Amino acid sequence: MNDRPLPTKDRLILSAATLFRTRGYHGVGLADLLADAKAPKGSLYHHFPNGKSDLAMAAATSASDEMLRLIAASFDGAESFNDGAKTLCFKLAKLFDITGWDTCPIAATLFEGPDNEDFRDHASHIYEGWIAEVQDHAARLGLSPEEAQAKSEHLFMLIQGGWALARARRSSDVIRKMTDRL
Amino acid sequence: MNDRPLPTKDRLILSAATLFRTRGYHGVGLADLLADAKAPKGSLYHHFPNGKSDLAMAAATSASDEMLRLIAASFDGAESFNDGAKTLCFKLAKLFDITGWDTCPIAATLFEGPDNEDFRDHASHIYEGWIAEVQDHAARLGLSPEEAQAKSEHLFMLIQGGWALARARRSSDVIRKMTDRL
DNA sequence: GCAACGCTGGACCAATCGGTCTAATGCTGT
DNA sequence: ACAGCATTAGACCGATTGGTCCAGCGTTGC
Repeated sequence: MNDRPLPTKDRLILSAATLFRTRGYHGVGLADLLADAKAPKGSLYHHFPNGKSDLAMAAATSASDEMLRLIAASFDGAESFNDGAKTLCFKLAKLFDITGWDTCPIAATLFEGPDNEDFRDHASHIYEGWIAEVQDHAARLGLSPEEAQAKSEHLFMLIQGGWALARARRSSDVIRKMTDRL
Repeated sequence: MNDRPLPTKDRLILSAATLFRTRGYHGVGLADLLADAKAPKGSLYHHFPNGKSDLAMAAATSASDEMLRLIAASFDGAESFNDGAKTLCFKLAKLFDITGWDTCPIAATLFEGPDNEDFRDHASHIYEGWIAEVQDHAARLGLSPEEAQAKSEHLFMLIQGGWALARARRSSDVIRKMTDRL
């Protein structure tokens, strides 16, 4: 599935991010993972000594970074909070159409994983990172600290829930229509 | 875990609903399931000829029914849409505290399951059922059809997303605070 | 040229997976 | 009491799971 030139470690992370996102942590076996990344088992345990769980952590981080880039790209040229929020929603709707009806990568990878403390902490940390990123932009665009926090959390919840509904409907319309209610 | 007097079939559904909700479809093995329900394997395949997947469907339906009852109970005595929505949020926050940081039972059971068409359809059907139930109450409370639909979808997304954030934070506060923004 | 080392390839493992099958055990109506 | 059917109990199965281990490959520095 992925380009051969990429280093093995990156191929593993990329495959893991994709597969976990679509089928959840427990839904993906090492066999699927290694076939998709075109890597042998030895490489996995060389780069990720703790195997599947280490890889899941890395995949979640990678997915989170992509999300942070998307947030930055949406708010950087924005003239108001609502402006940036709308752009973000449209970008996410497009992403939804491309990747196709997957879950939130963090939830699929970390929440469905072993009910490990590390997993939950990492997921929490990533979510707070997204909210903090939006919050910073909100503050920069003139909102009071309280307003900034409330609005970023609100946006997070709407997107998270909208994504779930969009998945059930196999249509990104709700994510786009969401912008009317901001 | 469950009361012995309950018939085996019901015990199976109850255990399945609980376990799938907390650890996801693939995260639960038949062994865990049968141990929790105190039922032998033969009973499972007698009541649910297709095994795990049949049971997951039934568990999702059961969880959905509970949700529908919760919605009805919240809106029945409500004097306005926002009134009912607030009550629902408070009830859900309490439920969240009791059950403790689980995912949406439908998502955990059906979305993480085999990427079967039946599973996705059932999940979609259940979600639309929740929205339709809220929508009916909204219409009854005087909202126009368009407003009723928009507001019920909006509420669904907020709750779904709020639940996810609450889970990451291990705190139902966001669900309660959500009511300020309706 | 050669030693050292990062990395790969895959054979192998015990444990667990979901599922099948059959014998025994209720419980029912007659 | 007996027949007939619904349910239970669990031994058993092949496939797959995540994980270990080591021999060999290829590149690098000397």
